[in-house]
Amino acid sequence: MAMDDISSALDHGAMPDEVDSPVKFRFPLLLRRAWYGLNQAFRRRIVHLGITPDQYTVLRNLCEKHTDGLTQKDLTQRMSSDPNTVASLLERMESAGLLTRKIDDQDRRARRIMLSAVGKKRFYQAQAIAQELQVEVLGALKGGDCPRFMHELGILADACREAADRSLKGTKTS
Amino acid sequence: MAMDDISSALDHGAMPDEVDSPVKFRFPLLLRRAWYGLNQAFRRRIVHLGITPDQYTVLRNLCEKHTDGLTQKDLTQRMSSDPNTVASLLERMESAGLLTRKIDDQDRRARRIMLSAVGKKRFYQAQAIAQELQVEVLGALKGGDCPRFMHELGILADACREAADRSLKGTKTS
DNA sequence: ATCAAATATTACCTATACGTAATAAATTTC
DNA sequence: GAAATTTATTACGTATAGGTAATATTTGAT
Repeated sequence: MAMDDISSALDHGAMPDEVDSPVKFRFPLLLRRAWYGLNQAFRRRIVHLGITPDQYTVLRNLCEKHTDGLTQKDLTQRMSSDPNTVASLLERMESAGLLTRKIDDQDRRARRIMLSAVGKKRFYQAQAIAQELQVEVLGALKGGDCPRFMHELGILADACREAADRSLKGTKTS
Repeated sequence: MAMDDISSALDHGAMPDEVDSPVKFRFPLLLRRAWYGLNQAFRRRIVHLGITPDQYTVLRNLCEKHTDGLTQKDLTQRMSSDPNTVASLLERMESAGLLTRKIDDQDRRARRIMLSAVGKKRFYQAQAIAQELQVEVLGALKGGDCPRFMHELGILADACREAADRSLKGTKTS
């Protein structure tokens, strides 16, 4: 099956190495595998808390901003997410009693999200699990490599976001 | 807002550095940002072809195996995906005329997936766009860093998958 | 050969991701 | 200061992620 991966990369003649390298080194494939793997691992480990990985992300953002809460727009940006997704996510979390939503005093279009006591408790429970998982996963990397790797991943993450933004208005790189 | 990121990381006292480092260096956040950004960029660039990023992944896997096609299980593994997801994905793609599904001769439980002419054409159209995008994104990294980075990402991706598999049977790292 | 265990897929369910359009409130413009 | 524009959110639709259970087959043990 390793043979499979290699040979499968050789069947289109004239492409630049960066994009037609063996499967093991293709950025989108590795990213997908890492993201889905990490997500699935975390989902399975916190299912008993009654929350999902995305809900944890909301809780974390709210806990880190223990000031006056956040608006949905704030959350959308912090989560690299979408207003629609965040809206329905928060709706479910409100029903579950993890948070409350009230009209913002300054801007009555916006809704200010506030963590509930239950939400805060669930967050701390899940955070311990999240940290265990991170230690486990990052342990696969040699210690010294980690900071540099994260720095580079950050650069690529920004490049991806920018590519997405560029792709909105008829750009298309042409 | 950069200030925000830094300060927000400092509000829980006694946690190991690897997991409570500034937002800019947290693995799950960066991974999420990169994955969603890349996906969104690609989705926006191929929407005119009538396919989605995941459908492209299917087409690519089928094109790389131009032998006798693949079963749904094969595809599931190659895409780091799930049988349920793959089933409905293929259902839509079959309706769209991108591929055909027929009962496998050797194993009548399995379905063998074959690319159609339209599917192959769409793949090559999308592949050109995918390669442009990759060059664009990977260009953000200094040339020499790329292979090492991909190697490390591969290690982490494997670690994530293994963590997910471990998390299935009551393990939980304890 | 026959029955039990393993396996590929489907059916059904909930949670996202994200596009488009509608709504309502804030901001800008003339 | 009312009208046009921008902006935060909701409503609705399609695609994907993935859990559980049912179905059909194949494999393995007796």
